[in-house]
Order: sequence, then structure tokens, then C-alpha cells
Amino acid sequence: MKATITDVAERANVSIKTVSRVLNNEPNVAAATRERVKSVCKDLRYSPNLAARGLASSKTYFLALMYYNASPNYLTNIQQGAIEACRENGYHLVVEPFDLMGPDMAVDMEMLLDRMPVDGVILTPPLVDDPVILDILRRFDKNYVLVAPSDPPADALSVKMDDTQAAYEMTQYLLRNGYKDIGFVKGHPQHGASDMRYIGFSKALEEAGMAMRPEWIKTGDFTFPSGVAAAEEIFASPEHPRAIFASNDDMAAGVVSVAKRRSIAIPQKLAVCGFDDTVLAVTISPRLTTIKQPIHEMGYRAAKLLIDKSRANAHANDKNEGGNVFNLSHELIVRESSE
Amino acid sequence: MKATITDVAERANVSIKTVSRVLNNEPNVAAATRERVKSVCKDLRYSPNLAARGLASSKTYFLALMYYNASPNYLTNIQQGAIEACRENGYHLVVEPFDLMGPDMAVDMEMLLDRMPVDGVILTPPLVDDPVILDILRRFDKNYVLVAPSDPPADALSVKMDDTQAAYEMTQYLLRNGYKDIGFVKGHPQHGASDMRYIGFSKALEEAGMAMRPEWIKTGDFTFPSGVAAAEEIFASPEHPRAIFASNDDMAAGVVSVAKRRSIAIPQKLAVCGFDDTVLAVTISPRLTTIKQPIHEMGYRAAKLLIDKSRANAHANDKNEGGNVFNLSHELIVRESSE
DNA sequence: AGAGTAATTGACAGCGCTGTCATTATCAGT
DNA sequence: ACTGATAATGACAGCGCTGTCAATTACTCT
Repeated sequence: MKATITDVAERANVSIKTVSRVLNNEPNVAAATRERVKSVCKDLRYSPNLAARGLASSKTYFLALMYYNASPNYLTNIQQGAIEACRENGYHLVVEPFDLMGPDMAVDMEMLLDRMPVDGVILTPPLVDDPVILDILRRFDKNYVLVAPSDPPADALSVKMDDTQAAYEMTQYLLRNGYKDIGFVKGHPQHGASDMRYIGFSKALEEAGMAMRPEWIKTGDFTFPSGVAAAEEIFASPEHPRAIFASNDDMAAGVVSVAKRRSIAIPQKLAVCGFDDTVLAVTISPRLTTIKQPIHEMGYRAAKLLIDKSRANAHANDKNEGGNVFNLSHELIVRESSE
Repeated sequence: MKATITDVAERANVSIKTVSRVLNNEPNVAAATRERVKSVCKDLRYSPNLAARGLASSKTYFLALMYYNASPNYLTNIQQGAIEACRENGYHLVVEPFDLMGPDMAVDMEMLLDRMPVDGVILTPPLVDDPVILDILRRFDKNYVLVAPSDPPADALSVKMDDTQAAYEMTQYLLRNGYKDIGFVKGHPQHGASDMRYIGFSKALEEAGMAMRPEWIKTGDFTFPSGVAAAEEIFASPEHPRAIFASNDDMAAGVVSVAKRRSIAIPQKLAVCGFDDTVLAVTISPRLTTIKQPIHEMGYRAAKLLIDKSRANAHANDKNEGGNVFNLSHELIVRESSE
């Protein structure tokens, strides 16, 4: 039989309310009492009934992670980060895929939000970029935070990295290391990050006074085959670039495979860079120079923001102190594909 | 403001208890009444408060998915399957990683189980193969189901595939297609599946009257580099096999990369087979012949089993009708690496 | 029509906790 | 030692639902 708060109260010779105070770290409990209660809790292996707590306080101690079509790697990373924050705060994470392409998408979303018994919702791309979804969220009075939205709304919490800046740095790195002629493989046109990465790339070229070579700029869709196709086109042009910067690792891997087939030595004849630092980046040979996104940290911060907000709602009055968008830092990882 | 059961009851002109009956699909409600209540629920966009329900019925409508060090792909698949079953039954899935290597592993596990407010727990490898964990689970009166345990305990629910049989079939397929000289790359020695796959392989060879060539049997650890190493060793022997069956796709990819480096044509000179049907299998070239595990289905069945059991506990008395181990079927997927 | 049975409905307690507010203990400052 | 504060504690209602059991209604069979 599981111990209840009453058991603890009796054993510690206090009222259940005092036990409750201790459990919730509320003030106005004598230090001695607090210790005694804590120790009894441990003895009895007591842990509060979340359902009861939720019913009484209308807090659930659950957070939801919503996603659609997420790549396993991305999802697992976000998830792990979010769980970490949850663990530290006595929360649990429930995972909720959502079909963005379903026929009654808007209705489904509303129903799902209705039934999800959670204190807050973490949304990941591409859900965060869908105006319909955002609209529904605004109407519900449920806390939510957007992970990596391509265009963070001012009225919502967001955590993101600076894709533009990262692509800018990668390009600068290449230029600095003597790679002057650089090709670029854009990502999926629908995906917000695609533009940003391209913008960062262009900006660095421009600042360095390098001309853009349209025949070296191709568009893919973030898949391996699209990387292959883009590379084929680039190599079909009379002159070859000295480096190719692909908007993600999968496409970079495609570029590498084409270069290998054509016996173009990497990195001696061609440097290849990716973006994301997926397993693929270290699986293929040579390993890819790439940008490591703070995916794990985004998950962590997203969860933490919701937890803090949920606490704030309870105790003090909700003071929104301006900054709603949190920029997390990426990392440029140099590997054999470029040096 | 969210509607409560009382609102529905008033609007439908019945007692809250009758509404409750409708919500829970209990018998003894007049058809007309049932319809009326249902329609009011829809109008009011009512959905029951899970916390209250949980408190009153000691059912939480949550299931937990526990894992340790799971590969993103595997995890995402299981998760997706489990969520599907949850959705169909009004349940939610909470994800709970657990550090099997922590210093106080046993205590941590007990505490985690204590606080997890769920109706059942889905365990994935390698948690399912840890005797300490299994022991703790038996002591708790929480429902659980094991996914792909290497040695399913008779007293616990398990869903699995038949690794031995699958490896057996793969080997038979190779033999049938004229590949007589087959090398094998074993998986991580700690992992239960490694043995089974090897056993299936041996069995098929034996039945076909083919001799085992020890110099073509190497042990890896399920990683790409270990596949590379194993392949190097195999090719170092005076004679080369006509086919190599690696215990998973990553290692098979390693074999492929070595073959390419040595300009051994696949599949003309060497067939390569993997196991798991991960993305890698279709990402590399040539694409891998492999075994597709029913990972998604295992997740689904695991969740379904728990949900059914939880229902049974509530309504009837718990009749355990023998079969506790559920074998799901795999699929042999033939691709260019072997034909 | 009336007794007996089954189907349908509702009243009410209580699940384990937190919020509110009342009560008691503690401690300055005089 | 006495007042007036504040700190510490407890009594009690009630969160929204389900389980139990009693009450009512509808139906079947003489």
C-alpha cells in the first residue's frame, strides 16, 4: 500500500497541511519541523499523489512535447533535454505527435489541447511555423513555448538558435582557411531554416567581397538524394568550387558520395560542410565539419521556461519581463571533411 | 473556463453519475439518454478532468515508456507505436529514461516507479534484461510489459520478435540465392539479440550442410567502426566470403565501406546484409538487404496489453489466460546489396 | 392487474491533496 | 511582565470525478 500524506502527518506529529507545506517548499515552517517531516517522508518512501495534487491545485506536473514528422534524432534530443528539466523539478513529460496534414487539423488540435492534462506545451518545428496552430494556441489559455520557430512571434515564448549567424560563421571559417570558391546547397524551401542559412552564407561572402556564383548554388530538400542531385549539378558546371556548404548533414553526405564517385579528394580538392551534427556526420568518411545545434539545450530551456512560468502563475502575479525569445548558442565543429 | 461534468449533467437533464456512465461506456444507460449526453458533451467541448478521474478511480490514463540509451530510431518507433494504442484508448504516454549505470540504480528505479503516476510501464532493452530491474518490478504491483527481452520471463508480459528465426531466414535466403560462402559479424556480446542472430545463422548453415569458417566470423559491437574492423579482418584472410551477414545495419554499412575501398563490387563479388532496416540501410549505396523488425508494432502491442490489463483489473477479475509472450513477425527486405 | 425481475437513474461519500482562514506559539520592544 | 507584532500550525472545505447502494421506472409473466 502506498503511503499518503496522512500517514506522514501522523508519524511526524503534525497536520497534513504542514506536510503539504514542506512538500511544496512553502515558507513558514520551523526548520526542525521541516527536517522531521522530510525524514519521515523518506522513511515511508512517500511521494505525493499527482492526481490529487493536480485536482486540488489545478497543476498537473506534466508537460507535453508536441511534434510532427520529427526526425528521430532531433526528437530524441529535444525530448532528452526537456526530460532533464522535468526531472529536476518533479515534472513528467508526455509525448504528443500531431498530424499537421490531417483533414480536420484545426479541430484535432483543439481537441487534443483540450484533453491534454498538462501545465504547458512544447512545440517543435514544423508545428511552430503553422499560423493555424499558433492561432489556436493563442486562444487557449495554456502555456506554450516554441522551439526554433523561423519567425518567433513577439507574444510567445521561444527558444532558438541563430541559423543565420551559424551559417555566417561557417562560411567565414571556410574563407579564412583559404576556401574562396564556395558552393551552397539550400534546404527545403518550405523550411524556415533554409532561408536563414542561405542568408548567413551570402552575408559572409558579401562581406568578404566574394562574388556569388549562381551555378554553384542549388536547392535540395534536406534529404541525401537531393544532396546527390545538387552536387551532380554543381559538378556539371565548367568550373568546380573548392568547397561546398550544404544546409544539412544528409545533403552534405550526398555531396561527399558524389565527390567520391568522381574521385575528387576531400578535403584536398573539395571541402564539404554540413549542418546539424547528426550521427551521419561522424558515420561517413571523411567525417563532416558541421554546426552543432543546441538541440538538447533547447529542449531543456523550453521545459524550464514552462515550469518557471507555471510556478509564477501560482505564487506571484505573472510579470512578463520583456524578453520572450531565447537565443542559444551553437557550435562550429571542424572535422576531416574540411581540413 | 473549462466545462465540468456538472455542466454537462445540467444541460442534459441527468445526474452527473449518468454522464459518468456514458463517458466510461458503462452499460445500463438508455440509448436515448446516452445520445443526448454525448451530444451535450460535444456541444460543450467537454473532456473529463483526468486528475479528478484518476483520483476517484485510481486509474491515471497514463502509460510510461522506460528506456536507457536507446537509439533514436528505435525509440521513436516504439514510442510512435505505443502512442497509437494510447490515442485509440484515451491514454497518454509519458517518457522516462532511466540510467541503468547510475550508482544507486536500484534505489533510483524504486523511487522512479513510486512517483510515476501511470497505469503501466513499457520497458525496452536493455532494461528488460537486467535482473535487478526485473526483480524490482515484480515486487511493485504495477503492470508492466517487456519489449524484446532476450529471455522472456514466464511471469511477465512480453512482446518480441524472433531474432533467431529472422537470422535463420536471412541465411537461408542467401544460400538459396547461391551465396554459399558466408561471413558473419556478431553484435555486441552483452546484447541478448547478438547470440540469437548468430544462432539462427549457424542453424541455417548447419542444416544446409555448409561448414562454418571461423576466420569469417568476427565480433563487433553494433557500431559502424566495429563493422569496418570486422570486415578488415575478414578480408585479411586468404579466401574471401561471397557474402557477409552483419548483425545490424550499422555494421553492415561498415562492411560496405571497406568493400568499396577495396573495390569489391557489391553485390557482384560480395553480398552484404544487415539487420534492423534503419534509415542507414536506404541511405547508403547500394541499399542494404536487411531484416525489418516490427518495432512500431511492438510498441503498439505493448501499450495495448497494458491498457487491456488495466481495464480488466477494473471490471472483471484478473484472469491470466496463459500466453504471456507475444511474438510479432519480422520481414526480410531484399535490396541491391544482395541482388 | 399485480407480483417479480431487470433496466435505468440518482444521492452521496470520499479519493489525497491544496487554498483559505482561524488559531496558537514565539519573540521583539517596552 | 505585557502588548503587538510575526511566525508556525491546524481545521476544514472542496477540486471533479467514480464507486456504492438505494430509489425509481420499465418490462415480463402469470
